[in-house]
Amino acid sequence: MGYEKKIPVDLDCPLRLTMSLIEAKWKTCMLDELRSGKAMRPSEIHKCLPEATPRVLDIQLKEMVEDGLVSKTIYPELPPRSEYCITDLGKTLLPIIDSMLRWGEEHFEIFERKYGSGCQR
Amino acid sequence: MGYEKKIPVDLDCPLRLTMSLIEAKWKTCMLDELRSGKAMRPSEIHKCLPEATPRVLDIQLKEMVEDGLVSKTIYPELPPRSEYCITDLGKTLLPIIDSMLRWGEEHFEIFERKYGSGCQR
DNA sequence: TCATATACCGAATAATTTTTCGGTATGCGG
DNA sequence: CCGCATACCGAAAAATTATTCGGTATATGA
Repeated sequence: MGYEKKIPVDLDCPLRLTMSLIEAKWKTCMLDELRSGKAMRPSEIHKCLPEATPRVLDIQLKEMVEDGLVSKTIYPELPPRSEYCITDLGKTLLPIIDSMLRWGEEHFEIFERKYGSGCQR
Repeated sequence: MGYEKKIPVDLDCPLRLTMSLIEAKWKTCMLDELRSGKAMRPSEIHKCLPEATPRVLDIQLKEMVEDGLVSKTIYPELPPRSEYCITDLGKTLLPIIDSMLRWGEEHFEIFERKYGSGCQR
């Protein structure tokens, strides 16, 4: 009897499914950086998101490649070079990301209410 | 020298800010259940989301109350009764949730690609 | 009297996610 | 030859989230 792959039952919900693809800490930010369609090298992406460690970007990019949201091209050069590019499927997430971006801009006061306004920005 | 409240620097990004409010496992689902504006008791909410433990719904509802996304009314009765209701601020998140819901419905095949299709639904 | 239902909370445990650190490999500039 | 930059990966540690379990309290109905 073959091994039956179990799916986490809670993903049997369109909302949870969508969330599961983008809820990692930096995925939406990376998709936003890649939105223009221009290919980007990992080091470039990291420059745009300096708060993130390169390791976590690496891991989350890999997951997004597996999910088909991003494509990866490896150039057999030395020093190594690779590029990531948002896919057509990934682009279908951009409206969601747009609305989250706009919401965050319009409701920044929540941020201040939660953490005080004498903040180190 | 007073104690300076530190904000997580990465929330200095509208996208991360929005995500931080909704990325907990069941928040979007609960907001979706509450979308009509009808007040709901915790036990009712749990009936709609049976995969979740009551404890985690309780914790995440409390956070959403703190963030102003949901309001809570306690009726001083016995056995205890309380009701949660989406706020105007919470309703401003519904377009985002709508688009995530639609995306999940339209891309269910990802779910099958990831976990196989002989699934126990 | 006793189990049931209600909402909620604390604490321990488990699971998941992120960080940190060290290592692979090699071409280039000093 | 040395150090730097590049991309990446494994493994341990830390941090965050979720689960499990037990307990509060009291009205209701069997």
